[in-house]
Amino acid sequence: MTFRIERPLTPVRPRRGSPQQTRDRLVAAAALLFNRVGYHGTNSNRIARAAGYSTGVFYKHFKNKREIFLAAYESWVASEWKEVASVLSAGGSNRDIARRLVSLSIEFHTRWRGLRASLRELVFADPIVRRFYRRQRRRQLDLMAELRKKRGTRPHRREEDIIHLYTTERTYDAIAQGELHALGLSRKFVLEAMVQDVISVLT
Amino acid sequence: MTFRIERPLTPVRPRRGSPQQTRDRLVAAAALLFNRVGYHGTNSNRIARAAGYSTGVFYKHFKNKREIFLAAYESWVASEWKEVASVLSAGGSNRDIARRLVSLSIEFHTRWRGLRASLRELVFADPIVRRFYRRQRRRQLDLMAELRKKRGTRPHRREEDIIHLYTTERTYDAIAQGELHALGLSRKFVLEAMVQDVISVLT
Amino acid sequence: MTFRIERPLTPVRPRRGSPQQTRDRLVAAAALLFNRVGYHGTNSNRIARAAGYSTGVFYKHFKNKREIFLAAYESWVASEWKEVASVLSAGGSNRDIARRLVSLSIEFHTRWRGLRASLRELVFADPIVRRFYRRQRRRQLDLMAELRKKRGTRPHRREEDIIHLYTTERTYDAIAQGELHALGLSRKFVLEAMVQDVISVLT
Amino acid sequence: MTFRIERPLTPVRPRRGSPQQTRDRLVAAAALLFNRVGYHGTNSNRIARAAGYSTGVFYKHFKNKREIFLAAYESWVASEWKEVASVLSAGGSNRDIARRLVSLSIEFHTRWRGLRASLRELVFADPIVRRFYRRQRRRQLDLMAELRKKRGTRPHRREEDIIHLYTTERTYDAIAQGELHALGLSRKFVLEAMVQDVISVLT
DNA sequence: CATGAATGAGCCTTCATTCAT
DNA sequence: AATGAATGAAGGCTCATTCAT
Repeated sequence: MTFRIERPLTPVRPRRGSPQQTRDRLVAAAALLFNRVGYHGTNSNRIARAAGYSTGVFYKHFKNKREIFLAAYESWVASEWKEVASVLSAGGSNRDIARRLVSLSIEFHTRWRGLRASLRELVFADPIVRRFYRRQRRRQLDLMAELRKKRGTRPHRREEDIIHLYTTERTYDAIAQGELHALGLSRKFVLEAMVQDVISVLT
Repeated sequence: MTFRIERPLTPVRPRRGSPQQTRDRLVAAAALLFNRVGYHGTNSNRIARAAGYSTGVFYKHFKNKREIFLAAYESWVASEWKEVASVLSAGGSNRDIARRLVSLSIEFHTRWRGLRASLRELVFADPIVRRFYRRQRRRQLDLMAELRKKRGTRPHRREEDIIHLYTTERTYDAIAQGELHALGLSRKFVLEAMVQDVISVLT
Repeated sequence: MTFRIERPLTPVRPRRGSPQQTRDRLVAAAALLFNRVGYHGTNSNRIARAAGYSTGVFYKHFKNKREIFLAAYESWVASEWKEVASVLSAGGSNRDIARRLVSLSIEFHTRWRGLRASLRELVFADPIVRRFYRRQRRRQLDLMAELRKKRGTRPHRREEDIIHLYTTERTYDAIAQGELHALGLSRKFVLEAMVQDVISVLT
Repeated sequence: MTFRIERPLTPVRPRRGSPQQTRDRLVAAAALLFNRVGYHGTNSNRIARAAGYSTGVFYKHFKNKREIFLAAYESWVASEWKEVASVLSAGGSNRDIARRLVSLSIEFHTRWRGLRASLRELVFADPIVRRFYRRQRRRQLDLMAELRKKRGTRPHRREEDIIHLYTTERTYDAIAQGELHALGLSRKFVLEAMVQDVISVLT
């Protein structure tokens, strides 16, 4: 029998859980797949299968593929911000904090490289993703201002912040994708530059 | 006005042309379409149709969609570099040159926003696009060093250059996509920052 | 009556069945179509449609057209061998058995004429079909030797057997395709020759 | 430039000849290609290209692909019959003649294996090929009777002759396709059997 | 007579999505 | 709540054939 089957990525897969559990598992599987092969590299059947469920379950929880992408996207943003906040509240010299933030970011950008790689195209092509994305951005800028306020840092212009975000994000992406390595560039040097950039935001 | 029919973008067109002409028309049509709806938003049939040809012609000139993407990509890079060189050779104060370069770049990033939006995902998902992309990058860095040499500027580290590229490109993309506007940020401020960034590379 | 529309060959059919059932229906429809118009005369969409399904179902069960061809081929070989064995075990004089085998074979070659007509080209052009085909042949020769052993007949050379197979098969094909008739030849005479040929193998 | 080109099989290709010459070259190229990859393995563009001509020439000389197939088929049959006649007229013992005929046939069946592999399916699927094929058959049977008459051999039934043809042809095909070898069977033994078969026709 | 660019029907295959069980 | 068989639109690609030059 030639029945092409998608085997679950997680060897054992518990069935019949709460809707929330199911949804979470689906999102986790989607994130994994998106990060491995990009948004256009998988499909809803595979995601459900990878989560340990059957095809149909997918559409019980998500209207379509975009929606699960947004859910995965959101879960990533949320977890990243949480960790950033925790680093900031942990204290230490600005330089120490900056260092920790940089390595944290690189970790995240590496873990989410596939999803991030697809993000820009989706933001471009899909108005709903675009709206979602911009909301995140706005909240991110708000958060930065707020955190700085908490820390007693002088206020910055939002324009400065967004340029900082663009610079660092794009660079982290490049590192996550192995671009620096492929170009024979010093990761250390670039990281130090990022640390400086972060410090400039913190102060 | 939402009646998206695939009709030739170029109204008139001779039924027979040289292969080069046909190829050029196809690439032009592909670029237009990619920039309007992204890489995954079109297909080879539509590209051929938009160029004023029938389905089959596409595959006489390109092995697949990726190939025409790379061709469009290359034509964009080539034209951008040419114009950059022309601005640089035109002379003027560093500030003037920087200003001109920034506005030139924004123009290009706007014209090629769709293709650029798709680029990153393709670089991630497709090894051949990745290789192509990295070759462009390497050449770009080489070019920057070379141009600086010609201008008698002190040499920079390639790492500095790549960070500069990441920063500016990401920012130009954001502007091209209307992100700044959507976030209520001052385009003027950001542009001035970019000008400064360019100046720092020129000197 | 020359209104060749692709409508299910099996008039009624439940919308949902077991995979095995679906697969069987697909193979049956494929066999029918191959036998009517040859391998190159149909396609996977038509096969699915003829089986009472939609396009997509085909590729859930078969990797491609070749695979369903092999499945149909196999089902034919299996059923033919089974019937041959049943005739042999039924007993009777050698002549009676030979007669029954000949008419059985002609029946099969007639039922499977289209598939057989395509077989040779596929064996030539497609290495996978070739391998499959040769495996069948080897098993067929083994089976013949084995059956003869069971019947207590003196052993023959495999070369004799294969020549016998070539002779009879080609002749049955000719009869199945109406060649004898078209050439104005006596079917009776040829059949008698085949009976003699079979007897010579049985003894 | 990605212009997929079929290079001529014959390195040098003389253009502009008499229509007959052109036609002959096309048929020769078609025969070569059919014998290499089967009827469905090439197309008219490739045939023209392989003959050293451009696409369009094909349809100046043949109504369609089938027609060139028939032309190639005919040229094969004609050349084979001619050589058979020459062997027969050369004289020698029946055994010698039979031996020469067998080796001649194997040579032909090997040279024309691809075309022969496609023949049966085309005969099945295409009424025009079928008619053509049957005409050849009829002429072949006539020829056999005639040759025998010339040699003063007793007349045979046409049914005997056709069975002989089926037997030997199928066996030669098998040898040409490497089937005997793949099944580990003795070529020598089989050839001797074929020689006997031919002798029985000659006497 | 020859060229080769162009055509477009049609096959192969995938996948987002539905729905009977 | 879960299953998974089934759907069918649509994209990728080929090739027999035409026709302007």
